[in-house]
Amino acid sequence: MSSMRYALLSLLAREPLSGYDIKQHMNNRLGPFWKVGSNQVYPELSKMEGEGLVKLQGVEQHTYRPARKLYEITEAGREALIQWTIEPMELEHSVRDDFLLKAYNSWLVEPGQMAVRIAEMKKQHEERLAAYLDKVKELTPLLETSGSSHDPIASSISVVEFGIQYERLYIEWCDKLMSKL
Amino acid sequence: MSSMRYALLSLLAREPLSGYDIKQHMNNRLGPFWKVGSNQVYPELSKMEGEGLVKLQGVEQHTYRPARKLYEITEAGREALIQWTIEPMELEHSVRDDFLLKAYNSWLVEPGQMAVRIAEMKKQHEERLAAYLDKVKELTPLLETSGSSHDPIASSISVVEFGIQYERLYIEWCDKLMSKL
DNA sequence: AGCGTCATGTAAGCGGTTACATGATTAA
DNA sequence: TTAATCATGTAACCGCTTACATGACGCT
Repeated sequence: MSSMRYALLSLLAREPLSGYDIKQHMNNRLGPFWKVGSNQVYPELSKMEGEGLVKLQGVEQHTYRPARKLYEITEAGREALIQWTIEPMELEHSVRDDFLLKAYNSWLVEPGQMAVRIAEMKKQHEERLAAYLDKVKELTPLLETSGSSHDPIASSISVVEFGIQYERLYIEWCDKLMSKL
Repeated sequence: MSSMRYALLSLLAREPLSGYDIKQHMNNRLGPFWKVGSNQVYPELSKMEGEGLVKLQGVEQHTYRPARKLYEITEAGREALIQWTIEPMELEHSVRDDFLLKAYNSWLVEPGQMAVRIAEMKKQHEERLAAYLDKVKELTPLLETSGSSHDPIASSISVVEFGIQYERLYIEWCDKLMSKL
C-alpha cells in the first residue's frame, strides 16, 4: 500500500536493475524527488518477488565483489503498476517544507539573521535547478523523433520539468522574501 | 527534534491556543501545508509543558463541555523557536508527490485514462488555489500599515503566497502534460 | 434517530531514517 | 592508512496515520 513499492516498480518497468542500482538511481539520478534506504529496497524486492511482481533475471558474480542480483519486472508487476497509475487519488498535505515554517516565523527574528538563511536556501535551490537543467539536456537527445507519448524519456522529462519550475518558483520566492525584510 | 513541535510553537507564538485549536488551525486554516492528528498534539503539548516551553494559561469550563486547556508559549519556548528558525539547514527530498510518480509512468498507460487523472488533479489544485487566494484577501486588510517585517500577518501572507505560486505552477504543468498526450 | 461539533486523550501499526555489519578493491 | 565504492542485508527507533474511546449538545 505504500507508494514506495511503486517507485521501485517504476524504475524496473524501464530496465532490469539490482537493489543497489535502484538506490543509486533514486538518490542521484531521479534526484531528490524520491529517496530510499537499503533497509527498504532489499526487503521490498524480496517481498515483491514473493508476490510475483518481480523476478530474478540473474546473478552477476565478479570474483571479489558481492553477488549482484538483477531483478526484472514481471507481467503481473507491470499490470499492478499500471493499475496504480490510473487509479484515482486525492492530493494530500502537499508541501511540508521546514523552511516554509521558518518563514512563517520570520516576524520573530532579526532581519539580518533571516537574510543569511534565505540566501543559503536560495543558493541550494539554484544548485538543484542547475542539476535539473543538466538532466534535461542529457535526456532530450534521447527522445524518440516520433515524439510518442509512449516514450519513457518523455515522461522523465515531464517530471524533471516540474522540478525545474518548482526550483524557479522557490528562488523567486526567496527573492521576494528578501525584499520584504 | 521533530519539526512538528516547532509547528506547534509557531502557532502558540502568535496567540494562546488549546490543543484542539491547534489541530483546527493546521488542518483548516494553514491548510494542507501542515497537518496534525490529536495523537501528536496532546502528548507533544504535555511534553513541552514538562520542558517549560509552554505553560497552561488556564482552563475554560462550559458546564457540559470537556475542559478546554489553553496553552501559552513561555519565554524559553519563544527562544527555542527563534533558535530553531535561524538555525542553518539543508534542503531534503523536496517534493514526494505520488502524482509526479504517476506522471513518470504515463508512458505505460493509455493517454485517454491518463487525461482523466490529469484533469482531476488539475481541478483539485485549482480548488486549493482558490482557497489560498481567499486566505490572502482575508489577511491583507489585517496588515499593519507600517509594513513592518515584525508583523506576523506579513509572514503568514508570504507563506500563503508560496502556496499560490505552487498551485499555479502545478496547474500549468497539468496543462503541459495534457498537451503532450 | 442519527450525525456533526467540541474537546480531550490512548492504542496499534507501518513507513522511513539512521546506524550497523561484512569484505575486497582502488584511489587519495 | 584512511576513505570511498560496490553490494547485500539487519536492527533500532521514531514520527505519523488511522482508528478508537468518551460524552453532551444541537441540527436535520
